[in-house]
Amino acid sequence: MRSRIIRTTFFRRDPVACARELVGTELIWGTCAGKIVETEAYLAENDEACHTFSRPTARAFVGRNKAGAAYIYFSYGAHWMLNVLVKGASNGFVLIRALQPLRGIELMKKRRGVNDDKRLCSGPGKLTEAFEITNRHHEMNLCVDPRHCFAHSGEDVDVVADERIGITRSAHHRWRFTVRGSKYVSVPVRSLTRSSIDRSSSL
DNA sequence: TTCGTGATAGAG
DNA sequence: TCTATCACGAAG
Repeated sequence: MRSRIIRTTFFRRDPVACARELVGTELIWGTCAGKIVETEAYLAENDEACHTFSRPTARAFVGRNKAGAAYIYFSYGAHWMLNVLVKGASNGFVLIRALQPLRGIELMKKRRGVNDDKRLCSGPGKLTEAFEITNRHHEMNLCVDPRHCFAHSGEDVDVVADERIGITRSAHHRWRFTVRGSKYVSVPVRSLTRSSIDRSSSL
């Protein structure tokens, strides 16, 4: 059987395209796995929300690592965030924001102290807790070890683009991608309100 | 809506 | 040393 593991070449493209296409694939981590239902793209250049904008360590990380490396950082004194390094025509990261749990669900419930499947991995800090992802995985190559990798699912998904959330700078880019209608996302996609129509049409 | 939490970076 | 700033989540 042909391996479903997503190889390095996948991450040698535009980070925004990568973020969109990672939606619907699987994240495999030890005995746990989940379908990626939400991602966000961050660009290493001209994107004030990206860590490379204000963190020398992030810029060094990009220079030092290959596409497909894990960029993991600690946020708000409580949560680990999982990103993948993308190095194509432009460099950047894809933040993994939410998963639909597929395997290892009992273990996830135990780690999270939560019973509702929909709340196990519905946020970037939640999924790292459910999968026990920490800084010990920082800089790990996610394209070689079948126990820590992304995998093609063969499933066709309907992807929606929307504005990134939880940031203040460069917030207008529609670089958040979700599975249309998924109940496993962190925050529901904004409905097309009057103000959002006005804003997108005035871009 | 508010608040805890700690790493990081830049200013003084 | 001090301070601001978070790509968050849970409780209220």
